[in-house]
Amino acid sequence: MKKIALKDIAANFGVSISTVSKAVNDSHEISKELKEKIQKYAKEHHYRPNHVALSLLKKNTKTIGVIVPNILNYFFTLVFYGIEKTANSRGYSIISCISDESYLKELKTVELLSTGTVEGLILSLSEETQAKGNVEHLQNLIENQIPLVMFDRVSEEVDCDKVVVDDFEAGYKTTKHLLKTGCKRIVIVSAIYNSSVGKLRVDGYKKALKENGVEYDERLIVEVRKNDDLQLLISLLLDNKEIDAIIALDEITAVDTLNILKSKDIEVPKEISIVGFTNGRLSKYVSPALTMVSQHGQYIGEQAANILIDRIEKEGDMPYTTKLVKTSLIERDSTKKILGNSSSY
Amino acid sequence: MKKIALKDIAANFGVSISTVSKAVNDSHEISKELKEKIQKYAKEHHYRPNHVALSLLKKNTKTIGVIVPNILNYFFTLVFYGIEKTANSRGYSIISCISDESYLKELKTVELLSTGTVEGLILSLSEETQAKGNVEHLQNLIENQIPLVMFDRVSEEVDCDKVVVDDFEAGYKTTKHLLKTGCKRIVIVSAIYNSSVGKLRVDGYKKALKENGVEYDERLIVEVRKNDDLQLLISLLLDNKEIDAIIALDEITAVDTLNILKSKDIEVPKEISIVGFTNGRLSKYVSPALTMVSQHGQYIGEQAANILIDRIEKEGDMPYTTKLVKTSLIERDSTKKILGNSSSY
DNA sequence: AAACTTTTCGAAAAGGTTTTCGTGATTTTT
DNA sequence: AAAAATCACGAAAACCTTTTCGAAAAGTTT
Repeated sequence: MKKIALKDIAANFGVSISTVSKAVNDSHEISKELKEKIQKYAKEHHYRPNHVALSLLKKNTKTIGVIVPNILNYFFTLVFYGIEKTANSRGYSIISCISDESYLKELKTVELLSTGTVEGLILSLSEETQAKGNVEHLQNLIENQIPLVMFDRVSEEVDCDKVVVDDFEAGYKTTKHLLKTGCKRIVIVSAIYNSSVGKLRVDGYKKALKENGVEYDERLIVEVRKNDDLQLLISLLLDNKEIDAIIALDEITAVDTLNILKSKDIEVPKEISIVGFTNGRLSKYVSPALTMVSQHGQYIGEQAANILIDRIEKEGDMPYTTKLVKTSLIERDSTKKILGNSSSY
Repeated sequence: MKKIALKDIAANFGVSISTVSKAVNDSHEISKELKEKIQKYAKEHHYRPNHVALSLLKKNTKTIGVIVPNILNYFFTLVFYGIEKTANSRGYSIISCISDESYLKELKTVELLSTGTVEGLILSLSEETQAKGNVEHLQNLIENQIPLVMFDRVSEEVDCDKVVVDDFEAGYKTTKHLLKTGCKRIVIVSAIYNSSVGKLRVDGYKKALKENGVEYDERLIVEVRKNDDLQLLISLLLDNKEIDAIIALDEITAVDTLNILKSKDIEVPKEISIVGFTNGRLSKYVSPALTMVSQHGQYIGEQAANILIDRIEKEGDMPYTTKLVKTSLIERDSTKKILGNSSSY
């Protein structure tokens, strides 16, 4: 039983295609008897209108594209989940691509999808794209009137809707919290030295230091590259700088750091506090459980999908918006408690 | 600058659509001068052939559908990653859906995609579908000649290609390993009481016990339901049954179990060994690091994608195959070492 | 100069669907 | 009985593209 089309049903009953189309759509224009015959036949043969033909006709595919740099990163998984959930509830399918942090794959995918396949695109920049700063492919998208929502790793140079974590505030808030618990020499360990995200967090960090009269020391910002030995970097750090807190800009680095400190018999948080970014699956289960900054990935995905679909469906052009999503500090056992009044901030 | 079609270019130059089509495709049928003019104009206006129209014409969408029950589960994320990677390298896009363990969503998605959108489908059954045992929607797929590859959570009643973990062997191998390290009273903690997967692992477990002359005790198989208190279950277990090993059928349960034992000051693995299924991101980072069964999720995804695309592209019908993927036991510190000769098995 | 070949382009079909409009045929109204 | 309205269906366009075939024009060979 091959896939069946209106044509086939029409041939079977010796009627026209239009008649069959109307019959299966239960139009009043077709007589009751004929409709029933055709509908019965259609059901028996599992007739379903061809989606591609419909897309071409209606000029909408009810599909949106999603490009994430790395699905194995829990944050992106969460965002993806959020996107899928709300897109689906609003009647859209999603066609998804993993750029794998590669500029070329991102480019190819954008080009592929911008040919009528999807009605809009949700994207977070690949690492390589961020490093290169080449966003022409996205600007073309805008020129071609294809709605685009960027999230998390966004570019100033692309004029579109954006959903970003308030990383500046997160850096500020986290640092302030550590200062309040009595820490003064706070290290930032970053594996995302290229990203806007990383820079914002450091800026927030600086602001908090300044506000509290702590001098900024460049040497406390350490950048971990792909094949660097974290163990070595941390050892060097511990040697002379008398640090009392470490902020890790991703979860794995946070956990690795914790394990390195433990292996050196450094007590956490008594001697050194640790805060990590991205509240993933690890932090809760290590001991001591890590205090983390949650970025609300699923919520970000939901927002991005809603904004995109709104733009797809609304007539006329609304101004582009940038949605700042605040982070939450999830206190666990790798940081000291704030004494006295528990003022919220 | 709206999206531009061949028609628009044709109108601009006062030539026919066919001519423009040939020109942009660099056909020898068109004179050099005209081709250059048209190509220049096309490039300037970012012309790209409409993918939907092409799909309709060529009767192929170069798209496959992927339905996973739960993307937040690391195993499925890995499979998904594997699928995306190989599908992409073979020129296919993937349209992905998360059934969220719901029968209805799985059904709706299958129906939606089986209307010409995708050329084939890769699917792992939702929990609810497995519990209900209702796989009619998948049988319809086969009837309609739409290639289907099921993985991990498969159904006997659906005649299609399959890629499954050798869960029987995994249960057998794991149990045998524990027995060799001297354990005798081995508990299985399962949160997937409905799945074929869970049953197979228990069967393998039984076989290993039998082979080694250890009596099977039904009370050592504990099923954890959604709102059950694992802490309580484990406490009850510890009370009278003198257990010396626990096999947890998912990673979270393994880590939770570890933490519960630690909170009771039970030494792992000295007093009780732990082995978990699914080698995810947690196991490596807890202490002691957990011995886990790796299912090679990415590999499974790659296999599934290759099998599907092979079937899509090959003419004629090949017989359906079921690919059994063996697991690997990744020994860490939550199990005792085997003394003497390190025989592989 | 006639016959043939090559060049250059257009018409039309095909893919599947919906929808508008038209046309007979039947039924209802005057 | 004539006029009007309703009914039941078909033809054709539209969505966009590629490709086959046909044809006119230009060029080349005898």
